[in-house]
Amino acid sequence: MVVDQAEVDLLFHALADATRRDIVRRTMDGSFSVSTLARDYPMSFAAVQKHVAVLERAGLVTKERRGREHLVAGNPAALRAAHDVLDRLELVWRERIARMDDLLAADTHEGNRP
Amino acid sequence: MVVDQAEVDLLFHALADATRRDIVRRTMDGSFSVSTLARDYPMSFAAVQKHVAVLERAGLVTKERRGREHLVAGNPAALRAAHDVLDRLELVWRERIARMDDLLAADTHEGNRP
DNA sequence: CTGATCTACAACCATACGGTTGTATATACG
DNA sequence: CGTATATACAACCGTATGGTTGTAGATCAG
Repeated sequence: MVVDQAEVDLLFHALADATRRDIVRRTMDGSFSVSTLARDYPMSFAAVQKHVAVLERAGLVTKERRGREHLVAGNPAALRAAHDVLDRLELVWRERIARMDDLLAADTHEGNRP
Repeated sequence: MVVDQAEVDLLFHALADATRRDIVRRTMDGSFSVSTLARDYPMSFAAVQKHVAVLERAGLVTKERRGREHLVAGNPAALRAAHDVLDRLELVWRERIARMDDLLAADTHEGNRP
């Protein structure tokens, strides 16, 4: 499951803004119209609209039209994808620690054998 | 353990670039001088220097001077912090699913009691 | 139909970003 | 010493970002 670097760029870029993270948090708990979301932020409707567009481009939310309003819903899979990228970065570190542990264990072993 | 939103912004912004993510990955496995890192990317030394500065500002790497070269080392704690932010976003979703499960279970329960 | 609401989109603006080149400083080597 | 290496930093440039306002198209209520 190799992820395209450009998509990861979009993912993390989308998460690098407090307003957008808040929108993600809220939409993970259900669907909200863009104007409902916009009401809670100290900026224009158009600005929130742009934030939603950034989140949509990153795959973090999806929009579904219902009547005249567009419901924004969070996409847990995208969050999981970001998670996985971080896991792979951490993995390198974990493996390094494991190797160090192995070396220490080997040393101890040799130390026990005179 | 409340994290400052501005710091989280820096964290995710730093991770929103493939070159920077690669530097993080490499430095999680040990220390590298800036020029050693720079050799592997198709850009100037100064550009890589800037990337390292962004990572440092986000706390993802630390620099330690050794002689004339500055060794860049990854900081697993920052990676963990990013992880935790994602966990909290996911948590909302998990709780929602749990609530839905509870409702379903309650329905089933009532259905079993005539 | 009229009016109010929700959304989309364009134009604009200030600032930040990612890259470049050039210059300066500290350290190692011979 | 002089020279090469490693880094830092400033200035510059094109483009993207995050915000604004304004205009226009759908849709619902009366």
